[in-house]
Amino acid sequence: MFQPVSNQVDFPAQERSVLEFWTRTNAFENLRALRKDAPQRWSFVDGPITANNPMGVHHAWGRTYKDLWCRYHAMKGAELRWQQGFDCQGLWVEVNVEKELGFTTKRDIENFGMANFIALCKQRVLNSAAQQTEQSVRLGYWMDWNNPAELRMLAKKIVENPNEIIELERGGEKVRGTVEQLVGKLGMPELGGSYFTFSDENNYMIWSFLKRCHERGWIYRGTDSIPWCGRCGTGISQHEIDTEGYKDRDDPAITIRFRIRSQAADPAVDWKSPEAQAAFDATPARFILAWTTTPWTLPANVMLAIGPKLRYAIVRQSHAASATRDGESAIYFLGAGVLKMLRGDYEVLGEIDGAQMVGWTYEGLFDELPAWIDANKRWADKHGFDAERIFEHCVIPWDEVGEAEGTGVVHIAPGCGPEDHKLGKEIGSPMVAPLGEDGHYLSGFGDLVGRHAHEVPDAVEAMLKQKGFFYRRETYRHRYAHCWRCSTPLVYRLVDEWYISMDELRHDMMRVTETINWVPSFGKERELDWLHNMHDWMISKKRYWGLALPIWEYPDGTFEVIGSHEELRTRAVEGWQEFEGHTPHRPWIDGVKIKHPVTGQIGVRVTDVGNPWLDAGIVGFSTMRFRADRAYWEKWFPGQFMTESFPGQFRNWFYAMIAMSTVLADVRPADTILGFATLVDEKGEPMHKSKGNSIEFNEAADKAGADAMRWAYARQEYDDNLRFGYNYLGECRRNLLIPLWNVYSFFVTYAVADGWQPGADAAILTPLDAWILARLQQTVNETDRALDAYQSRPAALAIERFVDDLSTWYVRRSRARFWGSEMTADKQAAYQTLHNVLTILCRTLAPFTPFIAEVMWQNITAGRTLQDAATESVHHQLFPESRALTAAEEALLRETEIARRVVNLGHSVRSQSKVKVRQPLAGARIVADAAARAVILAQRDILCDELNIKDITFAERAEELVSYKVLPDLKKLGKKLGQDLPRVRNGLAALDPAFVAAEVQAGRAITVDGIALAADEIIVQAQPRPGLVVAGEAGIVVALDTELTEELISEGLAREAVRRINDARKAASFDVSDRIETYYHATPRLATAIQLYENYVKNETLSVILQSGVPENASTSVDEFDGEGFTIVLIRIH
RNA sequence: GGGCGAUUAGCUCAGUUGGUUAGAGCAUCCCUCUGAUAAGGGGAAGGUCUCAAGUUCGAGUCUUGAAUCGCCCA
Repeated sequence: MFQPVSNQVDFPAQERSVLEFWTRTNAFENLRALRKDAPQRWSFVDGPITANNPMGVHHAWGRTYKDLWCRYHAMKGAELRWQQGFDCQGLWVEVNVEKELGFTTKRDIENFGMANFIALCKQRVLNSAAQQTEQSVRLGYWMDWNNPAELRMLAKKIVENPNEIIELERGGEKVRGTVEQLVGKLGMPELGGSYFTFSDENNYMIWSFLKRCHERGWIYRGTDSIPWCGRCGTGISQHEIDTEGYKDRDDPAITIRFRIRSQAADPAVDWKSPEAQAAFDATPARFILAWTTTPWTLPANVMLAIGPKLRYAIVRQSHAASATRDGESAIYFLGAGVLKMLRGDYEVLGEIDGAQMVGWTYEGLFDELPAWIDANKRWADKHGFDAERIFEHCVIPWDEVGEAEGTGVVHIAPGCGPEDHKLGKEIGSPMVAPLGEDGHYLSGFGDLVGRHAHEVPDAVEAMLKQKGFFYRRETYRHRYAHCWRCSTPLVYRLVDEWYISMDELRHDMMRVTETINWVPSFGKERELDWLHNMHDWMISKKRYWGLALPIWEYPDGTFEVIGSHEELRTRAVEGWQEFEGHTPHRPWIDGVKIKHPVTGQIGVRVTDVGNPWLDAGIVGFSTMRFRADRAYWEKWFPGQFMTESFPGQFRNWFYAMIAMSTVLADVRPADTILGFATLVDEKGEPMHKSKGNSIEFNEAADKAGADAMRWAYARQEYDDNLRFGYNYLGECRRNLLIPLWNVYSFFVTYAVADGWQPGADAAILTPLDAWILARLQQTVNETDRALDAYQSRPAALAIERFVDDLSTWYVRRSRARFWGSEMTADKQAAYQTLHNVLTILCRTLAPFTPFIAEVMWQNITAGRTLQDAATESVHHQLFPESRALTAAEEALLRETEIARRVVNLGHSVRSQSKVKVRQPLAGARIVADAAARAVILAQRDILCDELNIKDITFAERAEELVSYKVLPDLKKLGKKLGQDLPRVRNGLAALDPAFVAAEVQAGRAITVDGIALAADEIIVQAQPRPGLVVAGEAGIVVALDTELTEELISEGLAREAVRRINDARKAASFDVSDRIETYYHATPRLATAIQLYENYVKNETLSVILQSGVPENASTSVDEFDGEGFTIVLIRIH
């Protein structure tokens, strides 16, 4: 027997009961056991969520997909690994721990103690993982989760006493070790649960990967000018500056005049006039104008670059742009296309090709600074020059120089920018690197020493003014790279970092990328584009918490890469004892030293930590036992599926996964990669806590429920940003959950009342039953096909359409079949059909909305509530099987569509003629072709009932209802007639449409203006005759006989009375089956109608007595409608 | 600066090889059905298809240019 169901339901509360049910019944573990060693396996490779903060609603998007396909494939009978992971190492964790401690610089960390700091990083990860675990469970995400309480216990102890020996119990076995050691084993086979990228195996597996790269000669140390965050004290790799890294910023833009020291002896100048040339010759103060938005780089200026193909203007300004020597006349060189940069009046004396200026020399801005003198010494030393020799600042050609902004002259500081650095290397110029790790000036820069790069524009300006080099200053708004973790504006620094060379790997990775099924398909092009353009992969960071790069350097500058814990143990000559028993992290690993086997030199580990994408990219190997159990790895790798949000991941996780699987196995990481866009608020704005428009996951789950959220994600188009909010969630609830629940509650309510049980004799199904079953099969087919192709939206929309059909056609049309107290064969068929539909629908919906599917399934299959100790779950079932529809099913689907169209048209006519449906009408006249007529006849009863009419007739002559419009078939005639078309069109319009229609229907050609048109070149459209109240669509026209007889009016009134009485019953909270006594006062016409239809009214209202005259003192309900007055008193019979 | 994409109703988006009267959902308003419904149904209103030029008998659709907005890469 089914458990009674209310039609009002608190979905979030119900979901919490489902979660308890799953826990209590071990539903997830039972599923694992059921599918263990199944012949099929389906391997999902999880992209780790950063365990640093609570989970957000944007995470829930991807996690819904992950769970959707895991559940789907489990329901297809496959075995799964069910392991998801946490990303644990890297700067983002450090930044948050620093914030909590109030630290602002790296020195703070070192004073605090690196070991203490690392422990806090681990603690933060473990606590975040515990919280994210709880939130994921709340979402209905089935995975092999850790117990959050255990994670919190480890988090507590890892700070209090990481060396305490503890035991963790796993399946009756005890795993013993120090807290630190056990934390390092999380996710590994002995402990199970989620993987953590800080695990020992994850770190050592990366060592193994890096060693492999080193063996191929790809690891190198490079000096480059790279984006640098002064706050974090680390380089930011190209991979990390994604769109979020760029922000608008106002910077001072300074135009500098560089005093020319020597120019070519006889440059080819196009003088405006001989006077102009004379004026030039008479003016000794000559400058080249350059422009920069980064004044802090000026003390590092070495050269100026001009565009060799550009033209440069020679102008004279007599009053001074220069703030220092007012009144002095000066000559300026600048791009001929950017004269607007000049301030004040000027006179153009001539023009010169950029190529002519190459090699000119100029006076350095700050040649007296010790930094420049030192840079020259190093330069001379490197090139074997005399130590006194000084590099002359000069003009060099560079094709990239343009005139879009600035003066057409670019100031080159090889220590302060990547392009500058490249040019400096090509020329072999000195390099001046002004900034330290913290983004402040190093010594040798006079007054600037110790000041931050972004603080010094005023000081630089003053220095330039004092020397007469300043021309002008303005404010310039541009997009500038900021640190993606702490939002500090970046600077460029010349540093040593470690790289993996992409020269050889690039093409292998592109080949592997080609073999992946990218969803949406443009993903492949994006990834290839990135691979095509990307520079060498910078893998080092000068930080603390992360992968210890396994690179040991010797005093002579050579280095080695160590590939495993074991290898390090055999090679260690110092520090091993202190390290042993610790996870491979700083500071413990830093003390281990090795000895060069040949030279005997002692090698020391570089202190850098690794790029966190190494951590996330290796998980296809580290978590799948690549080193320990190759058979297991081969079983599960490559995976079938991985998914993440697109932005950033082409160069981050997707990239790292492809790189590592290419290097280690020359294979793709997964067959299919699904990417999706970004989650924004309902207005399309990015969600930010600071903006107040963000929605917390917990809040959304509490308010809207996880099923509604999951549905919102599932029905989303992958390429489009998801506009997430409560309106949209409400829409999801209204589109799916509420209609579904209503159907379910309707079914259960009546089945309980009737004592109906599944499994009774097979009943004879009506066409309506057969129709909904065919629709269901069609929906199963569509859903299965879409999910198989990793397309959630078409699947979700198919289900929405089905639920709508089920609710608004099948159940609505079947309601009367469930009424009455007898169990008729027809009722039996209706129960059986609806039960069947709901059972299969639960299994279809289970991967999408696991909560509601479980609740319904428990009740309708076994009459259980969530409090019962069931062992079965809908999630243990198999997904409904697809099969091709039979011809009869296809026909049924088409026919019902026609019938529903007739109903819509009928309602439309009633609405237009303002006759409400409750008023019966004599009949409808319909124009339809033979096929549609047959369908309408077959469904006559339903149509009459639905439209509240007595009969349906077909118009013998269509002209009774319609007129014809004849049109040329432009698609066919356009090409044939070309310019003659307008003439033919007009000619055709002038003919009698009825005549043309008749000819065309007879298949005869029509001649218009001397041109013959075949019958199939003319389109005949039937449309309602003007003046008639009819509605038409797709060849069917419906007219209603709206003439009311006294009899019809009476029937309408009786029906209205029934409705009023039933409303009153409802208002009085009577039960559906309560018998009543009904007393009334009615105006004469209504009273007559009630007497006329007495039995009908009694039946419909369950009135045992229906009597005119209202008892004294009874509480009455008074009504007025259609000009009639109606007063009633209802008394329930107990 | 280069590449890709977009611009259609108040909002979010469809719109097939160019074809006759440009659609849907949400929101608004009116009407209506209902003893499963928090639903459902009918209707109204809402459009210079970003702009300009071109090709064509015919352009939301094709071409060129402009503007604005995304995304990717420099």
